[in-house]
This record gives sequence, C-alpha cells and structure tokens, in this order.
Amino acid sequence: MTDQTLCPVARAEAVVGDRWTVLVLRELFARNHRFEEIQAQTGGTPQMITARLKTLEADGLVTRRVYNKRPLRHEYHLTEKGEAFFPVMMALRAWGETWCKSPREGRAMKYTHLVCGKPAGLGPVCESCGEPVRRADMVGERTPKYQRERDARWEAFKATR
Amino acid sequence: MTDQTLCPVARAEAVVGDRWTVLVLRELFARNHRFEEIQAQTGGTPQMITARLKTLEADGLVTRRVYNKRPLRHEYHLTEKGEAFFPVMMALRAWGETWCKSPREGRAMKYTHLVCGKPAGLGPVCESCGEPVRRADMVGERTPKYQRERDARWEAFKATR
DNA sequence: CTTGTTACTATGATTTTCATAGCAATATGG
DNA sequence: CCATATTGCTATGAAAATCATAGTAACAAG
Repeated sequence: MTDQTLCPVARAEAVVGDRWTVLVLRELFARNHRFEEIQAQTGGTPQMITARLKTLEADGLVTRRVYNKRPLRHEYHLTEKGEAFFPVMMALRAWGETWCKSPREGRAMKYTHLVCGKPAGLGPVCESCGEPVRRADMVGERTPKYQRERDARWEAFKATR
Repeated sequence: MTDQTLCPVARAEAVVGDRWTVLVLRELFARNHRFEEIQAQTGGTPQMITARLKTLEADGLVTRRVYNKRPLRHEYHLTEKGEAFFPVMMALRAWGETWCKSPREGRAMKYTHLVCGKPAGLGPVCESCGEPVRRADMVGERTPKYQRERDARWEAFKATR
C-alpha cells in the first residue's frame, strides 16, 4: 500500500487518504470519543466507522480505552502520532473555510490563543500575536450555528433507533 | 456531497478527501503538468487520473491550458484555489516524514527558504529564520535517492507502452 | 420480563476501482 | 506514402468497496 516510495505525502495518504478517516479524526480532535457520537456526527454507517477505527488503531493513530467492563465498552483516543496530525487538520480547516464556503455562511469554530488571550485565526501562527499555535495553547468554541447543526444531527440520529 | 454542513474540514474533504486527488495535486505542485507524467508518478490508471483532473477542474483547483493544437493537447495547472492548498500539502508532508517513515530512509525533498537562504525544515515557519514560509519563498530540491526513484518509475512506465 | 442503551455485525444491492486493452490524431523516419 | 512512435485518453468486464437497511449481543433499569 505504501508503494515503497520515499514520498511522505504518499506515505501519509496511505494512512489518512480517505474522507471517513479524516472525519473520524476530526471528531476525536473535538473530544468525541464514543462510537455512537462519531457515527452520528460523521454520518457514516457503522461498518465504515468500525473499519476506520480499526485501521487507525492498526496504523497507530488511535488507542482503545476501556471505560466500562460488563458490557465491555471502549472509548477511542488519539495517540501521539494521532495528535501530531493536528497541523494538517488546521491547514485543511483553513483551506476549507477560505475556499469551500461563502463568507456569509460564517465560521464553524472560533479558536482562542491562550498565550495571548486573543483570537487565533486560521493560520499556523496566531493572527493576534504572531506566535506559532500548538493545540495545547488553544481553546476552540463552536459558533452557535454550528453547535445547533451538531445538536440537530444528534437528535436526528437518536430518532432513528 | 457537501452534506450541507458548516464544518470546513468536511467541506474540504468533499473536494480533496481522496488519495488519487492528493497525489495528482502533489504532481502539480512539483510542476509536472502533463497527463502522462502525472499518471506515471502517481501510479494511477488513466481513468483515475482523467476523473480526478476532471473533478479538480470542476471544483476550481485546476485549469486546463492548451499547449498544442493539432493534435489538441492540454497541460494542467493549479488555480489560485489550488495553490492555496499548499499549506495542507506541507503539513501532510511534515506528518508523513515524521510519522510514516523510519529516519534512516531519509527525506524526499530539501527545501531552501529564499528569504534567508537556509534550509526551511518541515514546519510552517522556517527552521532557520523563524519566518512563516510561503511557496513562492522556497525552492525544493529532490534528494538523489528520491530523484532516482522517480526516474525509475518513469522508465518503468515508458517500458509498458 | 419488557424496554432502553451502546456498539457493533450481517446482508444483498449499488457503485467504484482495477487491470488490461485499444483508439484517435498527428509527427517522424525511411 | 507507409510504418512506427507519441500523447492522451476511452472501453470493457472482473473485483473490491460502499451503501442502506436490518438485526444481534450484552447488559441495565424499571
């Protein structure tokens, strides 16, 4: 699958070059660790989610953590390798906000840079203070519109079971 | 397809959430503009490449440019929207180099930051001078090993026609 | 002992992708 | 002129992935 190439983009794509995989990672970065939540917010079928979580685990981006024995239940968490994917997510987010939406639709998230206490913006460096932003130095908050969208998806999901 | 979501990651993935698409973009960033070269270096079948180039054009990342009439031949070039994808490529490259390869395999590319004349490294800011790096401010050079790999792929491709 | 919760698995239809082959339009060499 | 090469695709049928829909397993709560 890796095609035995030296190209890091090809190597990365062999792991994360799939829509569902990235959406699952998005949910994990959003601190949604349960199967059901991931399924509801990505809109994937259970087999899709199961399959992606399995390969993400095999590829070392995700670990399963028991949160309940009897019945055995797991939460899915990012490993260091998974966390390291954060800059890609942020770059993808920036591109998506800038080029895949009309400005009047509004943002999905607002990030605050804890180091300076001001908005972090979309770039790899804080738009307020110019420092490179790390995940640990930011808090993200959903805009009301996006929060409503997610709530609605959850309700719709629950209604079908 | 966009699923009518406000999430920029989902929006972006609807466009570039596919292995072949990203590999095609990689070749365009590498200034390979011909169908044949893209096919050879990505390893895709002609229909894959045709299909991706078509959707990339429809999504506004790529334009076709006539380089020869009679027979009519096109080159594929990145639009502004396509060029704007560069930070994602760099972030993906950084993650791939760091997490999808053993260090002894070596790098595929060396980038020089033209502003300071020193190596740019893997991050969003130049490792030598600390300035955010833009595509126009960098020159990339393939490492000998990676160049040989590409030459070999081209030879192998040519040999089958 | 019925209903609810969570995390899946099973199944058959549909869609996508793959490998292999071929074609169209022209340039080039003899 | 006629055969071969070049470039950029299209066609075809087999194989694999994905989808919608339904169901199951293992327990908890009432």
